[in-house]
Amino acid sequence: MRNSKQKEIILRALGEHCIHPTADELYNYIHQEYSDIGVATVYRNLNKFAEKGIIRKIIGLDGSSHFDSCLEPHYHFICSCCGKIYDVPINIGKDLIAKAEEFTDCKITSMNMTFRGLCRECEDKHNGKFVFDEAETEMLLTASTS
Amino acid sequence: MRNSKQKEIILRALGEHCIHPTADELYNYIHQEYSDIGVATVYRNLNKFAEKGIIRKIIGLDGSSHFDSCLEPHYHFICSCCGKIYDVPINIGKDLIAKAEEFTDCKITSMNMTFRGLCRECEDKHNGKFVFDEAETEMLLTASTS
DNA sequence: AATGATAATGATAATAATTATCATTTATTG
DNA sequence: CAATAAATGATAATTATTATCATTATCATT
Repeated sequence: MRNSKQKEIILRALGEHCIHPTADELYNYIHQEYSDIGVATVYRNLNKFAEKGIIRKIIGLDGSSHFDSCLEPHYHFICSCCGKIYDVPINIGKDLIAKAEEFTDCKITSMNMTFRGLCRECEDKHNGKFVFDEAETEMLLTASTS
Repeated sequence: MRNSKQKEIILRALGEHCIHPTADELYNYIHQEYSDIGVATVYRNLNKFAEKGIIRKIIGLDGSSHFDSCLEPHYHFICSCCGKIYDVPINIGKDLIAKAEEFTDCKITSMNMTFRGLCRECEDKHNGKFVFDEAETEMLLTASTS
């Protein structure tokens, strides 16, 4: 991978955000200051960085791709109301992966966990009156036992 | 929600599959027998069913939407080689969610876990020589401690 | 069983995010 | 500094999904 001004700009711009922007959002942000950067360059490099493990890619619940410059082990929380993605800096036990390998007879190399609910801000704003009218597509907590 | 012949066909067709098809895949399958069903109807109803909690929607690592007629608590394993989605019928402890709520100060209502790696079939076929050239976008196991 | 209200359907247009193409520019290496 | 090949940017292409809307089917009520 060759160096370029654009790559530096993209990486720096991503580092300035903690909201886990999409490629498009980051492009628009960068484009304000560097109007001559191309959309393809931003998409291309973000994906390349993710492949190389320099950054992380998060697939949102609606299928959109978000990017995260933080490589530290952590998971994500997505607010069902405002859609913002927050970090959840916890680790899970290896025994869970062992159990999953046992059940599936598959070799597991990576895993991903996403929580969903209402963020503090939205809960305050809506005073608990927010109705989950979106698809409840994930495992409901009520169904999970330990 | 009103009843219809199409809804029955779609639900039945989904039940016949354990590969977690996309809306498009299911449409093509159904279309073979019922050539007069529309694409929009399949997309519409699958999403509606997921909203109602009659089926589940899984967002693949590439952002594609897959559907699952099984409502039992379980997670998924996606093969990095062939892309097939397998069920992982395990449960996690509530303490993990409690911990996540504590860290984020958010109210968690649901969670989702996806494992990734090589399925038995692909491992045998490629004899362990498969190279992960795809984006390693999730948390690498090596980074996770218990 | 006929009626009427309205939800569901299907054909197709529209959308939106992302990727491919390719001529031009830029970085790296000897 | 020149040669080589990768990177860029403009734009076309792609692809999955959704919106539109005229038509049809469903279902509660008569």
